[in-house]
Amino acid sequence: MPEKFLQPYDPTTTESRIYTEWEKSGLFNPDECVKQGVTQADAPTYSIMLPPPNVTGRLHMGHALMLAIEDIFIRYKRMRGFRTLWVPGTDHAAIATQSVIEKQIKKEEGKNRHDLGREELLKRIGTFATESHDTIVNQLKTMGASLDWSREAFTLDDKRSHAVRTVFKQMFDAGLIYRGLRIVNWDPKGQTTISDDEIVYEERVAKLYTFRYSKDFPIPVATTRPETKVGDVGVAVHPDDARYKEFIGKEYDAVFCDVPIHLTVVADKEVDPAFGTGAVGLTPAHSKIDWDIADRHELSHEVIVINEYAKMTVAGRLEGKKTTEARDMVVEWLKSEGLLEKEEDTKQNIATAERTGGIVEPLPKMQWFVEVNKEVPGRGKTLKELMLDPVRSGTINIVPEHFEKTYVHWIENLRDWCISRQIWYGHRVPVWYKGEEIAVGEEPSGEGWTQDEDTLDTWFSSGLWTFSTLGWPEQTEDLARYHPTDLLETGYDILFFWIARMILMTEFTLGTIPFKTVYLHGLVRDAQGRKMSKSLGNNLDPLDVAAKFGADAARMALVVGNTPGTDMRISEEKIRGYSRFANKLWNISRFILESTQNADLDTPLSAEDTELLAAIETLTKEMTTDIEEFRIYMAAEKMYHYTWHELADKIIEESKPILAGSDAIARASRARLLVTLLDRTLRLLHPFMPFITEEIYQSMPTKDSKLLIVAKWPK
RNA sequence: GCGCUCUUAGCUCAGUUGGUUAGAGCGUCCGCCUCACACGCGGAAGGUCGCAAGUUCGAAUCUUGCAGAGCGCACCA
Repeated sequence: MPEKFLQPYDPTTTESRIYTEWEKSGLFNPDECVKQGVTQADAPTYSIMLPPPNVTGRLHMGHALMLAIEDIFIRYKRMRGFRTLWVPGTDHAAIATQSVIEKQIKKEEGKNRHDLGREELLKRIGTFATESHDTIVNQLKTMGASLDWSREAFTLDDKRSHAVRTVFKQMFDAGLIYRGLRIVNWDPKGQTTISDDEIVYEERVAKLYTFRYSKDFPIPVATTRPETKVGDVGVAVHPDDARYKEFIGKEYDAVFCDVPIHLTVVADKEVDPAFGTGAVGLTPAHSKIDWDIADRHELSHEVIVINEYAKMTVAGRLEGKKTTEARDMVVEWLKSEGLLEKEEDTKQNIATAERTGGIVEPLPKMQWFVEVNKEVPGRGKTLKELMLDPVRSGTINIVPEHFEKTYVHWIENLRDWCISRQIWYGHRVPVWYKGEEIAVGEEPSGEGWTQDEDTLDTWFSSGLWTFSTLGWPEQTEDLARYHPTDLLETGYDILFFWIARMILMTEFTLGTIPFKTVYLHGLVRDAQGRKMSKSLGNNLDPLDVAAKFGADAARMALVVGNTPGTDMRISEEKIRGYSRFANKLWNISRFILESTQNADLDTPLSAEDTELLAAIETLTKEMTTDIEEFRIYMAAEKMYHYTWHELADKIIEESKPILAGSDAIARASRARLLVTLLDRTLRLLHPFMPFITEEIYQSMPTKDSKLLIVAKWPK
C-alpha cells in the first residue's frame, strides 16, 4: 500500500498536483479523448458553455457553486462516454469593468475619463482585464473545473467581435435594429444610458407639491419634481374629468421661475383623475410617460431643460444648477409668488442605476434599439414570439420549472431593447457615417468615414455566447457538432438579462435554440442568510476555502441539499464537515487497500456479498436517474450517506471479523467485495469530489483507465 | 397593481409521481483513544410538517381560504 495513506488526507498539496496531471493528459478536450481512444468518435455529444465570469476582479462563492454544478454534469457525461465539451471564457462586462477602473483612476489620480481620453482609458482597462482574467483562470482550475482550455474565449476578442458585427449587420438588414430619439434611462454618475433591467428602484419619501403655473392658470398640478416644470409644454387631464373639461384644447403662456413656457391642455385617458389633482404637467423631454402623451397630442419634444450632468440648462436663476438645488429654488419661487397650494409627503420609487447608484435621469437621446414586436423576415414571427415559443412548447426546459412562468411573464412585458451605451469599453457600434451616408457591419474603405461613438450593451455579445464560442460565423465542425448546447447553468438572477437574450440572438441568427435545458441555481448567502458583499465583509473567497478545506469539500458543501432555484447558506462549519468526509473516504480507502492486498478479483462472491453488491447497483441506478433528472443535490447526499453510513459504519465493521477469520472462502469473497465497493464509490463520487477520488483511484487494483476522469461510469 | 416562491426537529435544509413508525447535516445530552479514522466510534433526546376547511381508503405532498416571510415585473405625475 502506498505510503501516502499513512498520513491524513491533505487536499492542498494533492489538488494542485492532480489538476496539473489532468491538464497534461489533454482529456478535457473531447477531440483528444477521441484521439486517445477513450471516447468513440461518433459518441453522442454533451456540451456546456461556461457562463463567462466578468473580468472585474475575483470569483465569489456563487461562481464556485456554478462551477461545481456544471463540472458534475460534465464529468458524469464524460464518464458515460459522451463526447463532452465544456468551453471556458470571460466577459468584458462593459459598464461594470469600466466603472471599476474609472473609480480607481478617480481615487488615485483625481482624473476622469475625459482627462485620459478614449485610447488611454481603454489601455488601462485592458491591463486590468488581463490581470483579472489570469486570477479567474487560476480560480477556475483550483475548483477543479474540467474545462477545455484549448477553446477558451473572451467576449471582446477578435473572433467574438467579428461575430458581434456580423449579427448587428444581419439584424440591421432585417430591419430589426433602428436608431431613434427616445427617452432613455440616463445615469448621470456613469455618464451612460442603461437598460430598464439595470435599474434598481429605491423606495423613498418625497414631497408632492401642488401648484399653479401662474395666477391665471386654471388647473392646479401636482408634482414631485418642480424643477422640471420649466420644461413643460402642456397639461394632461382625463377626458371625462368634469372639473377640467372646459379647458381642454386651450393654450396658455406663463413665465415660470424666469422661464417663458407655453402650455396646451390636452385630454388623455392615461391620466388617473384620482391621483394628485387629476392633472399632469407634461415634461416630454424628461419623463417617459409625458413623452408618450406629448406624442399622441403632437406637442413639442424639443424643450430640454436638464443636461447629462443633471444640471439645469435654462436661462435665468436656475441656469447651471443641479436638479436638487433647482428643486428648492423653484419651491421658494412658488411660495413667494403665492402659487404653491399644498405640500405633502408621498412614497416614491426612485430609479437608481444598479452599477453606480446614480439617480436615473430620463433624457431624450439618439440610441440604437432592437425592435422586439416586428416580424422577423422569413420567420413569420416577432423576436418576442421567438423568445417565448421554445419555452412555452418545452423545447427549452427550465429547471426548476416554475421559472418558466416568470420568464413568460417577463417576455410578455418586454419593450424594445436599447443596445447602445455611452461608454468606451466594449464593442463599438459597427456603424460608420459620412454625411448622409451610413455603412453598417465592417468599416468601409475610403476617406471621411467616422464611426459611431457608442458601444453595445454587454448582453448583445454575451447573447451570442453559445455559438460565438464555437467559431460562428464560420461554419465550423464544432458548431455543427456541439450546437445547440445541452445545458445552460446560471443564477436565476440573470434569467432575463442573459438567458432571454441568448434565446433571442440564437433564434434570430441560427434559427435554433441555444440550449436544451436551463438549470438555475440560487444565491449563495452567508450563515445568517445575508447576501455576501464586500461592504459587509462576509465574503468567502473560493481560493481561501479551497486552501483551508480543499475544493472537494467546498464543492460538496455547495451541492448537497441545494435544490435549484433556491437560495442557500454556506459557512465554514458546513465546508469543514465535508472536509471530514474527505478524510473519512481516505481512511476507508486505507483500510480496504491494506486489508485486501492480494485480493482475487475473480473469486466467487458469497450470497451475502452478492446482496451487498446488488445494493450498490440499486444505488447506482437511483443516483444515475437523479443526475439525469437534475437532482444532483440528492445524488450527492445519497453518496455521502452510503459511503459513511453503509460502507464504513456497517460493511467495513462487519468485514473485520470475516477478514480476521479462518474461513478462507469467505475472506476472499469479502476482500473482492470491498475492493469492488470502493471502486464503485470512487467512480460515483468522482463528479462531486474529483480530486480525492482521482488520488485514491491511482492506487486501485481495479483501474481500467489511466485517469479516473475517463473511467467508466458504473451500471 | 400583476406574477412567483417559501413556512417540516434548537439552527440550515431534503422529502422525486399522495402510501408503511416524517429524514439529513450541524447543535445538544450520555458513554468510549475498540489494531481505517478522536477530522473518530456507539447510544439518546428532540417535530400536532404555519393555521382552517375540503378531496381521498390514505395528505408534509392535491384544492380553497387565512396568516406570516421573501423575490421578480410594472409604477402616479
